[in-house]
Amino acid sequence: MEKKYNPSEIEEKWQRHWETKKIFKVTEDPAKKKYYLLEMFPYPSGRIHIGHVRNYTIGDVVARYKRMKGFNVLHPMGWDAFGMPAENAAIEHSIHPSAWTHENIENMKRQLKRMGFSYDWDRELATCDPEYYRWEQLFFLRMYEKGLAYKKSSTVNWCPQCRTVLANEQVEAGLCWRCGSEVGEQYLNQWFFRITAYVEELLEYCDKLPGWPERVLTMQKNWIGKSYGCEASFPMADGKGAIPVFTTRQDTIFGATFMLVAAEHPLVMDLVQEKSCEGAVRDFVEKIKKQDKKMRTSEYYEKEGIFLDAYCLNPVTGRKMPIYAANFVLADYGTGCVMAVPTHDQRDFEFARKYDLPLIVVIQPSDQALNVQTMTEAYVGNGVLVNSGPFDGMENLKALDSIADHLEAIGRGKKMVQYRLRDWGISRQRYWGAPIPMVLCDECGTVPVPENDLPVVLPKDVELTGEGGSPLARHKPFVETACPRCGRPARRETDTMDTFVESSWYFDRFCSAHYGIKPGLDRAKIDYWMPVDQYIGGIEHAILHLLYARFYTKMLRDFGVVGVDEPFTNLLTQGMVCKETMRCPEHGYRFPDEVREGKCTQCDRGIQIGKTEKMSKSLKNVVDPDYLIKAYGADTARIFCLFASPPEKDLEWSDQGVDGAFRFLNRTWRIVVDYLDDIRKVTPFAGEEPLEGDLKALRRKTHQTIRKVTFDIEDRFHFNTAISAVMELVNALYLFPRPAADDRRALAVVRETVETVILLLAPLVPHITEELWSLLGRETLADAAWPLFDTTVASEEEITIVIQINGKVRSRISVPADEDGDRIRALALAEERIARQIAGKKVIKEVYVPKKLVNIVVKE
RNA sequence: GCCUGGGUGGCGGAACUGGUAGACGCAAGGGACUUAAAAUCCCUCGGUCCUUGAGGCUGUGCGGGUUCGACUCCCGCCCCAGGCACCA
Repeated sequence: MEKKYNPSEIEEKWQRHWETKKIFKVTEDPAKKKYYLLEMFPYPSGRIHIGHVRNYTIGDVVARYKRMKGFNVLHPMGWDAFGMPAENAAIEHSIHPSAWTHENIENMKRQLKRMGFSYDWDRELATCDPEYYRWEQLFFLRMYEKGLAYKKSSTVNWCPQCRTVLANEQVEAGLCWRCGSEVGEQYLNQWFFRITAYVEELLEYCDKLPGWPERVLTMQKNWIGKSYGCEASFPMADGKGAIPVFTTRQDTIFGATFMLVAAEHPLVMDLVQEKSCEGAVRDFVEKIKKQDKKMRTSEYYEKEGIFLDAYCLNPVTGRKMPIYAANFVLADYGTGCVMAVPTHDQRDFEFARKYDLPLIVVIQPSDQALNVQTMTEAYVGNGVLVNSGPFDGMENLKALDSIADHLEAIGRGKKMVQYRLRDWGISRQRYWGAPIPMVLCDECGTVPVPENDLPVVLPKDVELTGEGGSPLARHKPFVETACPRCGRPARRETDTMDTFVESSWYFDRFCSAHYGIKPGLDRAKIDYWMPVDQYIGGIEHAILHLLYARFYTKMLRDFGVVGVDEPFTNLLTQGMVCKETMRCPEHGYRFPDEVREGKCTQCDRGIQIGKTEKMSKSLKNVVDPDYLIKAYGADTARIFCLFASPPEKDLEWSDQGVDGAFRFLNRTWRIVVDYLDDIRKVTPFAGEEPLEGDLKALRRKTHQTIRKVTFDIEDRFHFNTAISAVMELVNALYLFPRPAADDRRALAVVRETVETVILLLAPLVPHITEELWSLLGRETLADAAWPLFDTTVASEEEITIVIQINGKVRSRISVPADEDGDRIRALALAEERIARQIAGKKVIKEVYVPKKLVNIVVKE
């Protein structure tokens, strides 16, 4: 009776089995070693895409593998449920963000279950649930008490037409994505988290996370951007006050000939107040504010500035320095003012040439003589100080300390450390987010909501139009409240929190997902599960999400809520799944099924194929995995994603190759079913007696495959090479001469190979392997033990030695694995083709690499 | 622009710390089986040259360098991707 591989039938059967038996439900078990495996939870956009399938398949393989290795595995899943797309859907399709989000969650949950992922669904959470965000509000209150949450003025993108705040994503080339008007900046009083209070610890631990990819730590270190320098104070020429600057190049201070201030710095308008240039300066500042911040500081962008009709004095030379406002100076780094040294900084050089400002050389390199008349660019290298008073003749790098000391001695500066990292702005003027638990009272100012009044629940009945600023601010019953301190009428804070706040602690909440007692996290359970042993997610989160989660963890530790310094011991950053974008001139970005034969299905216009970018809903370049599952099954979708490329690499999507994955599963299925009658009653071979010939070779291949697959999964997460190793083993089984039905020893070896194939594939393709396992008469595979290999059985008896002449392969010889090195050299020189080619030439050198090759270097 | 990665056949990729480049798979071509098709099985498959061989040369984005030997290390370019603080 031939049984055909029927994916949907067996997949649904085993999914039901896992669900009803609650196979993947976990509880704390002090007797077992825990393993917390977490994949970054998804935003419920409506449908899972290939990026999710890839991410969650990788995680599921590791979870199931660790389970087979005997760990108590926590593998939860939830929803990053607040965010802008729900609000956009509400505006475009008049559906409430809550309804939209919950529908999406239901659909995506169904899709994830159909993939057969081994989640403990009892721990599911959605961040838009008040039972979740109430604890976030509690943490906010604690942060406020400790000064870690504070308010300050900062800018937002503002569309004057829609009268609303825009996200960076909603600004396209400086214009509003909805109405096309020019986007400006507006100052608002907003909430910030003082991440800078933890900057040193965040930086220091970058060297204490050996389980993180080096490149992520490098990116984080650069983002934090610690630099050593000094603050110098430049007194105003009129004696009224001084301008502080931060510099790492105090060695060039004797060459500072003018002062630059960021255009948006308040000092700019202060200095020109009631001067004749006031109007011109205001126009300039307005113009600069509209320029793109990224572009303004770029090397090739035109440097622009305006004289403020004011002077300060160089603190070491006393020279009068004109003060300019400039477009390329950043207001939020350092003090927002920089001393300009045109001879040794390229930007300052270009600025000085443009506005005809003086140059003084203060560093002289050894290989050329700098001349201010003939210089065509700044000299940014090192050299010896000149025109620098008492420091003349010193090497500039050695003078850094001395000059900083000198500034300190004359009371004009001090050494200091500067960071690029800024505090985390968490205020959003949006509806679909966690409310900030604060009340604004005319009498008492900003007053926290009392802990017992939490949660501050997001009201349901709001109107979303996309215009007129925050919808919450227009919702009277929400806004109007009583001041918790004085009882008089007051207004609620209507800003909601950045969704990165929810994702900064969800991994803690998973440890005690339904805990309803303050502070919402059960310390005993946190202590059992945390930290996350393996965190898996996209490389696009390398900086922001991961840095915020690290900060939040340290803060919760200091609140006594959690007991770990860092949330994630090991991190795997998977590459993006990318695909080309398609755009219709009329309808904008199009989904793949909205394009037929290069034309838009709605308007029949020609489609422009755009750049290949990471799959995302806003670019609509997504692939729906449902069709894959329907046509081939979840196991094929899983193994295809795993086989296509190693996880950390970007994957450019193509439909090719799925057939091959499906064919391999069929091939595996067929050989097992084909052998079934002969091996059902046979015990797997376990080395009871010595083997020879084909049997010995097959068994060797089996144990070599266990070794390779274990190494590939455990140490490298390289599932693609693990799969090809199993493919080779299956190929070997096909080529193996079929033993007679009564040859019990040969069938025992076959059974060992068959079981090995099933066990090695179990974490990757759990459904087909469960089915085959049960056909063999075995109990459930999810709890089976990972196979072990025998080093002796796996070792080769013969090895191939490559023979090179002058580094080029000329021949090969086969020798016993334990052959002596000298004998291999002799054999190499004597080998027929080698002997012919080196005849009459002089052998200069012989290189022997044990068990690999012999290289013979010859000369004519 | 800045920070971080990446670039290997027609395609996805392999090659562990400098030691056989192209494992495994896809696509393609040829053959077997079949009334036929599908499925399956077998063979070929980087380029190029000739004397068609157990052949020579060449080949890992481009240009240099180090080495007995470089996809791998160093220097300089080009291209692609991710992030750049309100997409998540």
